Amino acid sequence: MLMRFGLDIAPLDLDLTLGCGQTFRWRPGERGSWTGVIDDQLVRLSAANGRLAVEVLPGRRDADELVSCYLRADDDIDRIQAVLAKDRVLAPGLKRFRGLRIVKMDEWECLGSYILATYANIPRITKMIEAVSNSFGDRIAGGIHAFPRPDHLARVSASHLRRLGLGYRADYIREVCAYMDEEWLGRMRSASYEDLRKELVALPGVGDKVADCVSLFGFGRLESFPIDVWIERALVRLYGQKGSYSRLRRFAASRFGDCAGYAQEYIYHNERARSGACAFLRK
DNA sequence: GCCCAGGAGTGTG
DNA sequence: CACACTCATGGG
Repeated sequence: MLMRFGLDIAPLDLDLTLGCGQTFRWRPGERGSWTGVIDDQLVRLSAANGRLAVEVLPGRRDADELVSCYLRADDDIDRIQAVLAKDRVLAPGLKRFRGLRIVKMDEWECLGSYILATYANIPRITKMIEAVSNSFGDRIAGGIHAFPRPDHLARVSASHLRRLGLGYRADYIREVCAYMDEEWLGRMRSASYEDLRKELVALPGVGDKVADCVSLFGFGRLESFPIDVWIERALVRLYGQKGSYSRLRRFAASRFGDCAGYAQEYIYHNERARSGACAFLRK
């Protein structure tokens, strides 16, 4: 049963939020709409006279909360922007990113997705996630499938996963699948950011960067600051900062505090826009 | 063909 | 701590 409803989530820019690399399952449609998967639901989002128009299939009782939570409707964007406006480097470009929301993905889907994301570009990551979902995820509607559950994926052979184009990531994700369970996930949800991070880094195929992405987009820790090649370049260019991951991480923590996650996204999108890496930012 | 990618693991100095 | 090397492969 298709559900339709409206939400008041402002400010919100769907292109910035869904289009360039936080999450990999959204596709742009007509008139600025986006279609994607949240957990076990197919969702279409579009802006309609000041509100967010939502369509959900197959639809479930708490669909409105599902979408609100995913887009972090409760984040105080004004406060975050005010905090980051004190940074002389970030201040001039801040308003442009007001509608960018950090998403809150399912924890396992985020972890699995970012293990696949290592040393690949966004088009390829999108393709890998599509392939494992279509092959091993529960069917939602039409040809759309949820991200596969870990217990299911753990039973798939490594060679099968390699055939889907995962390369060396196939072994990592299988090992992590076998380790996943609700007890661990529950413990991590209530852990401190530093403890969560340590546990994540201990997983095979998870290093500093993936652990920070999963902390941020999966477990909702806004103090997390993932450093990939784009951020590394930007920190040199904007702040003259370079060095090891842990050194750059400390710099970000002291400079951006509990808004580090949003600062990271602003810097990431700005850096990619400069080089024309993301079509939605070129306008 | 070339270069790069939301890197991680391992070994060495 | 810093490097150096390997891993596997598609996209631009």
